Amino acid sequence: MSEEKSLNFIEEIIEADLSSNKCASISTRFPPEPNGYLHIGHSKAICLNFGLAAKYGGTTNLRFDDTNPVTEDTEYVESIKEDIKWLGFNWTNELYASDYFDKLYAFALELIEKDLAYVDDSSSEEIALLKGTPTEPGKPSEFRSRSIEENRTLFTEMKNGVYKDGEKVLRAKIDMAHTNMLMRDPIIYRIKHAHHHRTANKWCIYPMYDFAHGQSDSIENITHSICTLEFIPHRELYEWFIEKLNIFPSRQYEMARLNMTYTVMSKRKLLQLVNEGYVNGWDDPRMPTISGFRRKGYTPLSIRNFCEKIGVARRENMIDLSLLEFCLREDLNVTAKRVMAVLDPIKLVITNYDADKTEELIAENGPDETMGTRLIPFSNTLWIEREDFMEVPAKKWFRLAPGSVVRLKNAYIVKCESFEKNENGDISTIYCTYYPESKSGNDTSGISVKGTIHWLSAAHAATAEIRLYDRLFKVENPSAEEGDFKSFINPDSLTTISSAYIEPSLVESKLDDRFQFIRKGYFCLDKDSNPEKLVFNRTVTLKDTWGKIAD
RNA sequence: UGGGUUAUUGUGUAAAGGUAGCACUACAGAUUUUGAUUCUGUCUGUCUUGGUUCGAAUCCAGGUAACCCAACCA
Repeated sequence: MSEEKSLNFIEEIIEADLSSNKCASISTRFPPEPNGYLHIGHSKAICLNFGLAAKYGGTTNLRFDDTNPVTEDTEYVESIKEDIKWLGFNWTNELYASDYFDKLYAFALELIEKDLAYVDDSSSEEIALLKGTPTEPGKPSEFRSRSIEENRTLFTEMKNGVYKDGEKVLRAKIDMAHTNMLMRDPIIYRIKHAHHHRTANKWCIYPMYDFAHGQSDSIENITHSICTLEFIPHRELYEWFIEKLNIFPSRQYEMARLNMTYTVMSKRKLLQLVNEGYVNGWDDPRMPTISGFRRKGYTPLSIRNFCEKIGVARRENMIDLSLLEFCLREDLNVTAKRVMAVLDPIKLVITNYDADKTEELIAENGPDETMGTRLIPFSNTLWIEREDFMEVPAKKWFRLAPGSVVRLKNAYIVKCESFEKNENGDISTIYCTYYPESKSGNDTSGISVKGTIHWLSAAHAATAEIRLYDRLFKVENPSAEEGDFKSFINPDSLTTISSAYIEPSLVESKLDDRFQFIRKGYFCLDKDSNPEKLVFNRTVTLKDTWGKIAD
């Protein structure tokens, strides 16, 4: 039974265009500005653009929208390329809006010759003033009626560096009374004596977004140019330039951007978090950046599945973080190697197990048998999780308590006989007896237990630093709250355990390995690790039904 | 108070005039050597008021609400 999956509105447009022969094949593009790191919102656009081309047999260009030299940098270009590749996509061409500066300059000249552009000497304040407001029409600048010759001369001089920043701009001549503010003679070129990351000092005039984006799409024969809702008003201008320049008719389609609970998505806010030290860089595992998710241990597949599940539509949305986490666990559950680690240790001594004895016990690496098994050392002195013992057991408690029995995962069933407290009243040691015939794999004891807990042999365990991450913000939508969004940062977004116990096999971990620390969550090695000190990041917790009951 | 866009369960997203479906979340139960996974089940929805129609989430008219637009940013 193959169930017909419904199309999103862009797929419907594409299928209509293809079947009506409006276009023979499709071309999309992903057009980031290299002024910051990519975040999970960008991955929606990436998956959509690349996914559409893959589905319909088209091409996808990676085009850097680098028309503003003062904010852009090659550091960002490199990170963006790395992130897209990591997500699993390959672009057809790597291009830059700056590749088209000569063509765009010629386009501007063409508009001047058609008397559709003019040089304005007004200051930005004067231009803003004459622009009017959404409810009042604008008024023409005194420079609007300059002759074509004069405009040509002045624009050439602008390009040749005769004028200082802000002294002159080139504007399209459209309609100062238009209801769309963007059509009120928009600025299309401005003077910036700035170093550009690719063209260096060749240019001192740079095209604005509106004069670069549509024409770049057109130059590349992009058929479906997908952007977010806030660009709806730009579409009219986008089409105006294409029409007046009589170039390939790319078409713009808008979709809602991704918003997610418990985080912020604007580059401005993310930059603040980095610059003001609320996080440790763009790839801090608490950041919603692709590099942050990668470092935290997310898999490319989980993010692609997430982008598939959230859909594409034109209404504002706020996606539950739990959907992303569901996609993550869904992937990790079948791929992560199962190992044991004790984050908050308490000593357990098995009084009837020979103190000099060590056994190698068999443990499965994962739920799938093809993942194989490994041997783990067992002895009479173990570390177990402090939270797995209760002096006075709660209702429905089926872990360790005085007189109760539990199974040690992959080992024996033990019975708690007694315990000791230290001078602070904290439990320091638990004493148990074990049932030799209850050995994992060939249990003939006939004892049934409700609880199974993880453990580590104290003599054999290695140590590591473990970083536990929680949501970055305390509130679902920090941007919508009154006041500074930074005041809603979760103070417990990072908990560092400087010395936790891990099973010996983990000392050989590699950066790409994914683990489930049994009963504790999914973890991965952090790049801060070195031969002296291993560092693990918690990628995501396991679902915790007991935690809810206990509350 | 100009223009544009949108409104389906707690959250997403389908239904192209004909059974309001799917996923996440939440809750309940079964299985479990991870209180995980897996399996089974349950709950809640068409912004509003009218109209057209045998029949409206869908078409029409009027409200309402949210978001976007007045950078030499993208």
